Amino acid sequence: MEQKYILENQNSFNSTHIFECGQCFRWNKEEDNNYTGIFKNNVINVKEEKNQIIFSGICEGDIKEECINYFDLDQDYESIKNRLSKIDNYLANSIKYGEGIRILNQDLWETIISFIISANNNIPRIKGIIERLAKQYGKEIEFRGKKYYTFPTPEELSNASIEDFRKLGLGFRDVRVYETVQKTLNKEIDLVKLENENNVETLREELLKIPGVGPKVADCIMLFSLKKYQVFPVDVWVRRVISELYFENEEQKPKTIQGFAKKQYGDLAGLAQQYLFYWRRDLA
DNA sequence: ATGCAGGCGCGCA
DNA sequence: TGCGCGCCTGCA
Repeated sequence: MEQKYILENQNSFNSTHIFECGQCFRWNKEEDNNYTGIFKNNVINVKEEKNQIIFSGICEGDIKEECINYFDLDQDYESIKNRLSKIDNYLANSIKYGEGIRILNQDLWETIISFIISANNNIPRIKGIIERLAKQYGKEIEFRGKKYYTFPTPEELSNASIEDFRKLGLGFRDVRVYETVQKTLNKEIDLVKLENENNVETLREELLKIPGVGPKVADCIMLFSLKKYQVFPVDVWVRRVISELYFENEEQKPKTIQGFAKKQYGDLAGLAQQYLFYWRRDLA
């Protein structure tokens, strides 16, 4: 049964900015610019009218609570943007460009597996792989006549072999995902412990023990699922944009970039990263 | 068509 | 510890 939640007068919310800024893989654009996506056991459509954001869909719990949590609606992005805009004009301009970005509060397990898959990969292919994984191993939910599939839990993936993953197109990431599933099932990887670890350095160390998780993927997991707004994932685009703007187009090493980001943007570096990434990648 | 795409893991100094 | 290189695959 469909539920609905309407959010009024929220200026910092733009579906395109939120869903196309590289943080998520399971939202797809419908005809008139609204988006349908799936998180946890919820299938939600997001539609923007003047002064209104309309969330509707199939929800396990209360749609309002689910959306407030997932879309980080208790966070005051206006004041965050004001703070960041004072830092420098490059950042201020990119914030204007992606003014409706919000960092989603995504499921930890899904984020770990999705970003392992993202390694040396492109977004259309990442999305395809995740859809096939969900269709094969997730639970089906029907919404407005279409079928959607939840992201499979470790238990639902427990019988999948390396070869099964390879057939779904994971490529060399098959072993990494397989081992991560197994280590999660036998508690070598403890998702609850990871969720409760608030020290970023300790957390990063723990995440780096997961097969297929290197520095970039660890940072993405911390930013996109664990609300660690100070981490600054450095991918090719971020490396490019920071080098261009602040280092006279001289390519810098990721470590230099991260040091610079910490100094320049401080405890909201991760949010700055999203605005800069979205702005720069859209130019290309 | 051949390099590239949101890296990681390995081997070698 | 710091590099360089190979890797599945699909898409431009």
